[in-house]
Amino acid sequence: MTDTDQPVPNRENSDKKLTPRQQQIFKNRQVMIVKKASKLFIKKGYSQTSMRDIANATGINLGNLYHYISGKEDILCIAFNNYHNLIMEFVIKNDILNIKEPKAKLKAVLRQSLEITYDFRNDLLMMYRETRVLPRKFLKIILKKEGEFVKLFEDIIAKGVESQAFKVSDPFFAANMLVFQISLYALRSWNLKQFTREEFLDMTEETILRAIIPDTL
Amino acid sequence: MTDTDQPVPNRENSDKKLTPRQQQIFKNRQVMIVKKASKLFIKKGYSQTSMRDIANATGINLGNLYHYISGKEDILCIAFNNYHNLIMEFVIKNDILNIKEPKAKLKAVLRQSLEITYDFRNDLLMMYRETRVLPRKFLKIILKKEGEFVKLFEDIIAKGVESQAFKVSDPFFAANMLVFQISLYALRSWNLKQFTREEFLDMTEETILRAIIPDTL
DNA sequence: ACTCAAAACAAACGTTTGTTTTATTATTAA
DNA sequence: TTAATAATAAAACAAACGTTTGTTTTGAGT
Repeated sequence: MTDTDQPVPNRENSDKKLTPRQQQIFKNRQVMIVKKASKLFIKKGYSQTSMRDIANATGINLGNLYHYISGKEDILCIAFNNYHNLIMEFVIKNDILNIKEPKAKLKAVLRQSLEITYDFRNDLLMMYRETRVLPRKFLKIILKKEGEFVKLFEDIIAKGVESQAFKVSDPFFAANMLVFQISLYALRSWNLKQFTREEFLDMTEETILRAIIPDTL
Repeated sequence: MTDTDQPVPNRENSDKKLTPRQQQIFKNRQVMIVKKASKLFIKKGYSQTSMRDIANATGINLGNLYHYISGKEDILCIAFNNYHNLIMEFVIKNDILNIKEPKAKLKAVLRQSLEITYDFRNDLLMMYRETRVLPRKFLKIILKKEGEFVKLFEDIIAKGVESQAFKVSDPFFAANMLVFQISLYALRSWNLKQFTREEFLDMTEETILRAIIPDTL
């Protein structure tokens, strides 16, 4: 569904003569930086996180940070990319997509998406909040990936409508609403802490399905 | 339902001897500042909007801004307050709340909330994005108001469940999901521009109601 | 005409920002 | 070993930030 991983646009692929070992170290450091920085972005927000904060958190010297990333925006771009690859892979990797029966298929994909989104709620919240900071070129890539995620559900729903297993007035709208509902906890956890993870997932799944599958009482 | 308008905490009520006319001018200026600043916050984000930007947009001298507001955060607080008062008043002012029949009541309140939220989508988006910047003390006030908005729907749903007009597993959860669904367009308009306002409102209303009212096919 | 406080203004304050540079030390490859 | 490379710490950089200052202009009340 997705073509080969597109490189983050900002990065200058400075692949000068590096031994494999060096490349490995370089990559590991970069991953570490992005991971720690993401945590800070989640906790304090992108603008409120300084490069000096990131240097402290990673233990890497401020000036030396710029050997691994080309700038602050770069870190955010990579973080967005990582998360989106993650969620798409998780959902797609299992053969759920080959399930024939519409209801079972929808339920399976939905449940998996719900669980992942719940566990990565902080990352998702950051993405909703900080999208504005992304460079234009990179924003397009992210929105395209998001569109593919919606399309995944749209297709499932459309097929189900054909076979009269589902009933919705517009599969594209239904898919958008569904994807949005999936992110309920990420965006409103402050008002939903009273539920356990399983309680919450069950109720959310039920509510979402009732809008698509008839006779779901 | 809400007590008398709470003053924004940051503001020092410098009600020294001012003629009514002067007070009027002062208030008008303040409203104007908040309005223009909100537009900037919506367009560029709070952190990315400088006091100099606001000075330019309002035509008020940078230093002089501080005669009307006590700081940048103050503007954001007032903006949050204004929006929340607005949406709560709009929803409550009409006597919809006195409708007896659960379905009709839910539909009426829901429709009105949907329309307002659609029209103020930009403000709502800003609130979701910039909540983090709010001072703790003020955040509590806002969350309380939000809670009241959810409670409004929770009560309606709970009553409907009693009379078996509605069927949901948990009225509190249902109300939260409903309020969240209302903000669909605000948070995902970039993927929903193909629909007209009325198309969108109709579909959203239908989808929301199907999760609450049985036999809504 | 005089008074005085509010309003307006430009300039500057002190910080913090992202980023670059420098000089020194440690690590690694040939 | 030796020469290149990477890592460190510290300082420097220009730009931008929110806020305050000192001074001037304005306008209504006496």
